[in-house]
Amino acid sequence: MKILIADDHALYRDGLRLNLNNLLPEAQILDAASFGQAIDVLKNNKDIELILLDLDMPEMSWEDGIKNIKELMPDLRIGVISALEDAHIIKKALNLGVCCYLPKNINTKVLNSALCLVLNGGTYYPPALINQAADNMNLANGKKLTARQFEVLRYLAQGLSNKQIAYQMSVSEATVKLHINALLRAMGATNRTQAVIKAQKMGVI
Amino acid sequence: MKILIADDHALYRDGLRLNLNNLLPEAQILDAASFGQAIDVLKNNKDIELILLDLDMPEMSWEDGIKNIKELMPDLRIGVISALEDAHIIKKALNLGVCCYLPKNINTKVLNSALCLVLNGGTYYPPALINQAADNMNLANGKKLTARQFEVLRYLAQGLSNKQIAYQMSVSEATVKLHINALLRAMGATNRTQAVIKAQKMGVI
DNA sequence: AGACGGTGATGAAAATTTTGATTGCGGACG
DNA sequence: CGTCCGCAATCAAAATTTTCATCACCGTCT
Repeated sequence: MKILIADDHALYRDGLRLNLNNLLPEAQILDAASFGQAIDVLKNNKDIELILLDLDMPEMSWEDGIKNIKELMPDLRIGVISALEDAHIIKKALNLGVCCYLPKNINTKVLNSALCLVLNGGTYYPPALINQAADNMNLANGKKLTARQFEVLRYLAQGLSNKQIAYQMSVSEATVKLHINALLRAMGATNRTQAVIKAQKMGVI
Repeated sequence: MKILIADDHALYRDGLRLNLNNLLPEAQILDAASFGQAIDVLKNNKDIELILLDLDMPEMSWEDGIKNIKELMPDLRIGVISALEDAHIIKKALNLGVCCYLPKNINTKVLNSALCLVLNGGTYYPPALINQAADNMNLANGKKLTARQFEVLRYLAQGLSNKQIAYQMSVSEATVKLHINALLRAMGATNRTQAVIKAQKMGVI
């Protein structure tokens, strides 16, 4: 497995590389110090499966960076590891399709669990972010979605099936169904498509 | 049944009223000459079931007019009868939730068929508009949606079930299923929610 | 003018898969 | 103790897929 680390701080890259070598001894770790460099590396290594990306790097905005990477390799999984923790930025990154957002000050244990999840095709977002987004939904009768329900809603908004959502969240399909049932009722929707449309109209996804 | 005609041309209102009286002898027809007047009439007649609305009227923009009416009576069915035939305007009106768009120069026979449809809870849009919108979708491999498939897609985008779409389009559920199967395949989607999301990303709904 | 083929729309049926609703249970946490 | 999350099971409904059929329309060919 090939992984690319993109961060402009050499020492941080070294630390993350060491960490990854422990988690995946057989993985090949490449690195880049800027968006431009990352794109060059990707051009020359089409078999890279995951990029771990800082947002605060030179040569272009992080949004353009992500868009250019997506354009170059639409199926590449992009994980963000960033000191930027502004909720607006995180939300924007999620909407651009990154599969995880890891704050740089995350503790190593949580980091490793999140990395394992992501390395196995899953996703990770900081719980505080999910909680806040769920809280931002104005539902009738004072109803609220829990963080997990909101996560499921975000997957529904990508058109995933219950099976696919279960896989992404590493839970059983039965659990996903319970979350879906609950969020449909809270949102006053009768099916998943309606729930997604309502959430879009509320501006939460 | 109560119907409100909103048009600033008195003679047009008279003509439409006569026409409606023929179609529905027992209906009660009210009228208004502006958006403001229409809103006043609606406030005083909560049992109005359908409003037939010109877009080019005084006192506010047609968009604000529709939004204000929707706010006042969310379940009221709004039909547009307008000389404005710009595709952009028609699309905007549809997206604001009007249930039909009738050009003023429509021939009386087609008008009456369309009115019958709408009076029975259905919807009507000029075929040329639907064809154009369908053609605007950039699908892979030169694929295109037919006008009917696109109509079904628009209903999917409102979160309707197959049964509900069949009812709206006055066709059988079997027919709807066929259209859905065809549009899913043309769009490369595996389920209706994905199809809606893809269409949204293409900017066609 | 008529035949023919292709396309789109309609309708039906059947099978399979997915979804949604409901109920019950156990553990963790505040 | 209540809520949330996880899991399972059952059932009904809906969705998806596939196949078959008919009809109308249009363009092409004879």
